[in-house]
Amino acid sequence: MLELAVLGLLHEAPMHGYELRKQLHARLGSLRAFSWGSVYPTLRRLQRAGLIAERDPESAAAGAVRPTWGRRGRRVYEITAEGKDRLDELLAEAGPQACDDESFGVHLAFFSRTPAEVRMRILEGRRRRVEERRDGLRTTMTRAGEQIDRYTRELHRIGLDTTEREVRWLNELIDHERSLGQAATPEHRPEHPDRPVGPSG
Amino acid sequence: MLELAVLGLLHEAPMHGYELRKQLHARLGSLRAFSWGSVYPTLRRLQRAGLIAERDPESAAAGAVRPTWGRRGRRVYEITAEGKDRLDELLAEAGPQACDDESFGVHLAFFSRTPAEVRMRILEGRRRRVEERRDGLRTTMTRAGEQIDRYTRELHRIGLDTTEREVRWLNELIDHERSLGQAATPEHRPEHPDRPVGPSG
DNA sequence: CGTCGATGTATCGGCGCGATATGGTGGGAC
DNA sequence: GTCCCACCATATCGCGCCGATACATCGACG
Repeated sequence: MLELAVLGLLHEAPMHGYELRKQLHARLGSLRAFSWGSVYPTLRRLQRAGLIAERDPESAAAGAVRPTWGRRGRRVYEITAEGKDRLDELLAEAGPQACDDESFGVHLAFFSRTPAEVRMRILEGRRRRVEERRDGLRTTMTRAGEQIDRYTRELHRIGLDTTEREVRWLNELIDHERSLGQAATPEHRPEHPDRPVGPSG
Repeated sequence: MLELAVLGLLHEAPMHGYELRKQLHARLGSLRAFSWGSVYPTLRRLQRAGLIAERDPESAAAGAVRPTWGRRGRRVYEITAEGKDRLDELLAEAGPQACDDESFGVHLAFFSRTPAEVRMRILEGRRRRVEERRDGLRTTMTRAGEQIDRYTRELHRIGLDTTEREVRWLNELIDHERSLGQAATPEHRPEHPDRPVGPSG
């Protein structure tokens, strides 16, 4: 997950670890807060894998905005050609595993770089996931009914409300995506204006 | 975290792992879905720590609802005296670490067994946490404004909406708790009908 | 009679968290 | 003038938990 986030961010501009985490927080709106214990090992891992490279500090100091800036180590990383390939791969393969809470936010944050059909797949997968959670919540609330304690019921209530809202929000996003797709390829437009999800759910 | 959940559930009734996870899902409304890879090692850990004990399968078979039920292993666990002490300890100590998304749901699910003042602490800590996230979201949205791409903005929008709702919900819960506390000690009631949060936010 | 799905227990690799250590830098207190 | 604190910046370690996976048993269905 962090692999995607780091690669996606470094694809836009070279950065050092600290700055990278700040950018990450700005992007993800603290929906997903990666810690130092995650980002630095990931940086090492990606560097070892050849997906990112450490920019030479001397050349960086020569061409940097601030000429004399010793600071300390300040390792600046940039994405490599293999890294870009890997990023494209990660963005394109994004299957049903991109639907859980953690992954979805990260994927959405890099949606502008994601192929349109993959966007649809992620969005619909996410909707399916949230709908399942919502239905489970509804079943529990009606079936268990009054015998559960107040706090659990409140927990379910807010959860149900949140999931219902997210489904509506996802529907809006999907409709928007679909209209974009229709505009681009008007010859093969689907018949269903509503969601064409299978009857298995 | 699972330690609290398992102990709390086994305090109500002895169970085997499979049933335990099902109960857990029913309680947490799939807000927090623990996997097999979590619950079984936790069971082992708690058993080794002496907080839970494996009920003798023969006596269980003798007194069980279904007499001849070989199945396979079907290890039924029950909480021990030390386990109950540990549960009380976990419920009582619950400090600021009980405010992140994962922990909060679990704690709330066992609120009826939690001391009133700890309930307040958890609720207010959680509110503070969510308010911080909300404020961060607001700042990002107004400051970064129009230069971020559409999807990230949507992500922030839904995040802001959700956090605002959760704060309102928490305020309701806190007011309810406070009214309970007032009923118990009516002499020291606060002046503010709204939330008496400091001006730091 | 085969096999498919649900029940049930268990392990493994690995990601990411939280705590923690270390030290350079600039600004405010006194 | 110097002392301390907050911020910048990098790094490590243990461990909780996840996802995949394997395996065993039982009932049902064809």
